[in-house]
Amino acid sequence: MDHGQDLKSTIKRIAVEQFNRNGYHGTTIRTIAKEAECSLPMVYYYFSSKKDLFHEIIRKDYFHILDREAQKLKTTNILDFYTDFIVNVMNLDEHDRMVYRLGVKVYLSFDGDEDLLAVMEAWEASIVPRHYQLILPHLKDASNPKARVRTLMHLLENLIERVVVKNQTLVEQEIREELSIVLGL
Amino acid sequence: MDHGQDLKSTIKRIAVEQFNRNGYHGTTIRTIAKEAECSLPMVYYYFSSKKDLFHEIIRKDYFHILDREAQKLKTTNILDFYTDFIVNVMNLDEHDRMVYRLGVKVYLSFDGDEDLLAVMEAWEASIVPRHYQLILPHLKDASNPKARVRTLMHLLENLIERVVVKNQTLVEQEIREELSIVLGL
DNA sequence: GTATATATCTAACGTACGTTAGGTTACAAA
DNA sequence: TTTGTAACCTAACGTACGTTAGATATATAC
Repeated sequence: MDHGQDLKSTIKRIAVEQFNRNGYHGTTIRTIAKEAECSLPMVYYYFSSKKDLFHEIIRKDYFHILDREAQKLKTTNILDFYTDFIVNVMNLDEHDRMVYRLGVKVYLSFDGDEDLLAVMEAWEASIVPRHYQLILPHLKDASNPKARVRTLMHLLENLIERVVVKNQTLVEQEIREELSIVLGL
Repeated sequence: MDHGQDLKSTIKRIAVEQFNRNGYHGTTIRTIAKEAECSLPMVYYYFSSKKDLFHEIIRKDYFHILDREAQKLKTTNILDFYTDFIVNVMNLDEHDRMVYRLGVKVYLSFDGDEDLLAVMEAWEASIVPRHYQLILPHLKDASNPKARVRTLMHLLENLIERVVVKNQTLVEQEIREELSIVLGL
């Protein structure tokens, strides 16, 4: 009971860093243990396998971030809503951005397995109709509203990727301009 | 001299498939050799190392596809120009799409090393001003033309990713709609 | 017919991997 | 004071990795 859960979260924190830097196959239990300053079997004391460690990061931490960020937002103005979303993601601390990046990597099937991908695609399938419901009412007088929603989702995906994957810093005003163009506001 | 360069390109073809499916670290010389139906050292006969094999795929084949696709396009109409670009990428054969996907993976720093990434960023830095030169003259009467170019590049990046990374089939008319919204045409 | 070069192989090197067996502390409960 | 258990360790297992040494076959050149 020296450290207890302390060490578990240290291990996970280091694992996130290494999975990010070197990918799943490029990361080894040994280097995780070394950087976490514990012995190798301690990783197995807290996680049943390497795969389990990776899965816990995605299934728990990644989706926790998604849920948390979704609940932060107020639906007053549609343009503010999506601008805030991107800005909030940009303001995540470094660790959460790394978890997010790992999630995107799995989403693009660049890492992880079919199980994790299936979870993500189910999540996406549940969220897409919500975007339509949310946006369409605001687009009554714009042309081709469905294509605008589609374009918006594509743009958002790219902006998220720039922020969490390529670590770019975007300017709020520029984000707002781009969303505004797509929404036709 | 049984097969000669034949085997070299077979090895590279198989390598592209496996690097795509399992990533750089998840791919082994042994499984490449097995699937190429040759012995393990034959891979080293044609490529000096695993890293060299990966580098040749990106530096030669990926950039060859980029150049080829760029030269295919006619600059008559700006909307056709970018629509054709996406449609052409969608119509690449499976192997070329896999090479493209590998390139995107490197571009997102999900695989490869700093050397390869530097080459890509140099390429991107050279291409971005060309987009501005190409598009801006067509946007004289649209509002906020610079933001439109930026948005267009973000949208294009996402569409490319959907096609080559997520293997989605997009409908030409829908692509055109999205580009048209962003360009304000 | 011998020499040369290309294309292929079997076998092994040293290293590192994921994982586990089995032991040692330290502290709390009985 | 013994017992139990949570938190940690060293050491090793079997496997697989990237890479290389060294031999063989085949075909062309002289």
